[in-house]
Amino acid sequence: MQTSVSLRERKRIDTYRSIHEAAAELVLDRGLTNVTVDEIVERAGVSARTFFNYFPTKEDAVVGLRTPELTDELLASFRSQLGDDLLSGAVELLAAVIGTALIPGDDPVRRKELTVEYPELRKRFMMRISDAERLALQAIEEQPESLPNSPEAARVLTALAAAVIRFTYQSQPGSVTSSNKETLRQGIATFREVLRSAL
Amino acid sequence: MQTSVSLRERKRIDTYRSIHEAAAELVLDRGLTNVTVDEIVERAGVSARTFFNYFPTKEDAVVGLRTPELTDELLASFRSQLGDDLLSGAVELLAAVIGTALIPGDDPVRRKELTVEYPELRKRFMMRISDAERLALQAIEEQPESLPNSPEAARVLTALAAAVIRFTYQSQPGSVTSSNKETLRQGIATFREVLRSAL
DNA sequence: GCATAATTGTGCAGAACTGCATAAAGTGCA
DNA sequence: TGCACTTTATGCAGTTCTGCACAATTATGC
Repeated sequence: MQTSVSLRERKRIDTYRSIHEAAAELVLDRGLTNVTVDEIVERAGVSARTFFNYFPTKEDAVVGLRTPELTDELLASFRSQLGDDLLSGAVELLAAVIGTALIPGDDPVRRKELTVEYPELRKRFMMRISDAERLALQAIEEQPESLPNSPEAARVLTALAAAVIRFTYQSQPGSVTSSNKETLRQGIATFREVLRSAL
Repeated sequence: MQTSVSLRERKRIDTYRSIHEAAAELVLDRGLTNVTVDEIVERAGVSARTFFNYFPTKEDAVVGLRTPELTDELLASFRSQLGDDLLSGAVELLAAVIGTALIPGDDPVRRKELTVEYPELRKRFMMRISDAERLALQAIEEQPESLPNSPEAARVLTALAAAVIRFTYQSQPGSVTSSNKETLRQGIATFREVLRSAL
């Protein structure tokens, strides 16, 4: 019997995890600036070069962030609920894409602890939101029939969804994942309300 | 007769300019990755350490960006026009704050050329928008009487203004300065229109 | 299975940046 | 002017990160 993922893929995930675990534990223990990449890679059992093959920065390794991606499932789920509520759909798509950047099996409580303590780590998270925004824009642009009749509609909607995510993340750091729909719904509602009176 | 700025201040501006000039010219000539900081500082006549005292990254030096600030004049101007249109006021404030990050006397045409050609440089510009956003938020939070009646109104409004700026900048790179009010007005209008139908 | 192709891991050289200690230059005041 | 005080410039050591070349590992077709 063959497992659904290849040996390569499993090893890859393992490497992601072991680097991330080593990084997060060391940083929680001794502080972000008191831990070097050399120490992390020694504990994780890989070379420094490999470290940077997996994570572009030390901060990404600590938070456990990799490049987000837009899977076919996410696209399909986005399309199926598009009729209901455009903004909510866009926000949920974006949150889901961001979710793909979190390395599987990490501890959300620890991630929250880390991001609350270190502004640098929050910054990295914000950058991943920008990456995800680019991906979401592509998806949204492919659905012109569902959008308001403006050539810029997709970009405005995406920008707005990203603003909602950033806003929500700042209120509740660590809360932006697709699993946390209630918090997102709350953020959307607050946004909508203020928008109505400010427009 | 004493000039209004101190000798120190003048020298500081000169150093900013000479580093930025050297960086921009070399990069236009040979490309971003083919120019080293060492080459820039040699042309500018300062040490490498001084380079990083003035600009946090090579990219910032090339674009000519320093830390934005919120001056008393900007604050006053923002307050005086707040009654008219909340969103426009916020966008203009933000654009003005971003304007303070541009080093004085640089060439906007060249800046546009550079940011169009190099995504890295656009990214740096975007980061400065985030910095400016933080400053603008402070200013907006100080005017609770002008805002919709919600504790989150200031943050939503700021996030929205930043979204408009990012949107406009992506449409017209290099166009986001306080002097370019027409482009900003256009961006706000587009945003507003889409928002109305998406809410 | 085995040869071959595609990925992934590693070492190394070099560029980007930071903290810290010290020298140089500008400022204010007796 | 001369002298303390503050700000700015520099050197240096050390960390982060990248491109490139090559070795090791995994996948693929026969």
